[in-house]
Amino acid sequence: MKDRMTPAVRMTGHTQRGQCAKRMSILDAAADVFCRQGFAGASIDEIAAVACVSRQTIYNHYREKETLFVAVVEDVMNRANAMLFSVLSTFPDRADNMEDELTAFAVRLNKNCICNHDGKFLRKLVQTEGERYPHLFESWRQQGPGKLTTALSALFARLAHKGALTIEDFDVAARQFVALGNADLQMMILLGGTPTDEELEKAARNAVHTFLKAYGRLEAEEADHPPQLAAISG
Amino acid sequence: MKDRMTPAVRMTGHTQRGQCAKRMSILDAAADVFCRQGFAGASIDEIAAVACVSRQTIYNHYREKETLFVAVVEDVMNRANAMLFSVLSTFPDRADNMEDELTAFAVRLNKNCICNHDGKFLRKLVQTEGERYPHLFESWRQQGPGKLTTALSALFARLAHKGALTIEDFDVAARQFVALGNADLQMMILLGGTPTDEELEKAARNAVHTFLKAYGRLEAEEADHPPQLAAISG
DNA sequence: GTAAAACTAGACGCCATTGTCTAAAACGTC
DNA sequence: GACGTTTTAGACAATGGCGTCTAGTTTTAC
Repeated sequence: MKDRMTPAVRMTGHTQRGQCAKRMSILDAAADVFCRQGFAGASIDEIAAVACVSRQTIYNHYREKETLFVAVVEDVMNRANAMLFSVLSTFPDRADNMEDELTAFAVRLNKNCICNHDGKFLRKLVQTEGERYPHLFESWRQQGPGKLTTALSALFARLAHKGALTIEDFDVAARQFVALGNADLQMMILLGGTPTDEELEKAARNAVHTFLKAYGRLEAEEADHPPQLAAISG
Repeated sequence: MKDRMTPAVRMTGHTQRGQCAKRMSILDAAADVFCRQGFAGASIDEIAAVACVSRQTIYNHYREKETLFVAVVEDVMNRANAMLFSVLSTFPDRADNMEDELTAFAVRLNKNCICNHDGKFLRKLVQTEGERYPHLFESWRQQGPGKLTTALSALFARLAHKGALTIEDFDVAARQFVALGNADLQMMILLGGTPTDEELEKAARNAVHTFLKAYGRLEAEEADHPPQLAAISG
């Protein structure tokens, strides 16, 4: 009696018809309203209005407000995890032109996983309703930020083994990479704003520049010098 | 339901008497409930119960729910700003033992300004109600994180002029210092947890270690070399 | 001690919201 | 065209919170 149907899968660009479209419309509208008003402040009527759907339709699909909320969170979580996985697969694996490639990766990560719609939604909801639904966001914590750190850590280890980086603790470096990438955007992230492409680019460049000063093998112009930074870390 | 029936006591530990005590008790209780439930989810009755005060007393002091909310936010903001100012005044100004002193400062900053009660409250409320009360949190944005970055930037500039650091952009370095300091605590901060002293110490040490690898003058063992990092920045 | 001020407890009207119910309408399929 | 399903609009009771009011009690001030 729970849900005999598989959760709705969104096919972008192709407008689906029928009840499936209704379900997605409701989910999107509910995500919008829940994000703006929080769980307590969101009203079913407003969600129905935004979704261009009768209130009763919402109650037909999702038994009550809480069921709808859980469905919305899981839907957004799935999208966000898929996007994170996709972005992680573009991590540079070559040692040449490290600075530019890492910068481009940081831009992708910030733009598509952290500053995008779903990222803002999840961060906001985790803070506001995280205590009330611990089980709900636990999987996000593990599959979202947890996976990000673990995966980045492994990727940095690979780069270090290739000799492109000099890293003592890969987990710490992974967290610091993410933190540095957000350093210039923290305020905007907190206020829910969306950075421009220029701001994303600049933030990533600042972050990678500092990251490589701390962890990078000096390349190109310092090729004649022995790597000084290795002396510190070693 | 909730077992928070003891009247709230201010930081001093000295229970004041009279209406002033009531006002503070109400402010503390309201901060607690607003933080947990958000503005919409918080009920005056619960605040009254937590404050051990009649509901009517709240309406006597603060005309309506919104007035109370604004008073609470301003109260917490004032405390947080005073604390931030106090911590900033302990920034190290000597170049010797830079790593330990910066680490201790980072611990103080994280412990007393970012991970403490007021810091969590403000971050949460800014995210949830920031859009609804832009004017209210604008001053926080300027006097809180804004002041932090500006002040840290100036302090780093002073250290750089003394030759203790090699920094190109002081504002960027200030933001990165804060970001690195939070790198290991991000998850806990997001979930509203409170780090232990050991975690604070370790996070600060990791942060400063990396910060000095990127910006620090190489000391002691590299004293004979001219500063190599300046070659990159220049 | 007394008077004013503050506090309490409870009841009250008002309004918004939730979730149910019903009858009508739209939709798709055969 | 007939039929079953889905959607719609509106009415409906029930709940709960906000803000007011009142009557009675406590605290403070003089």
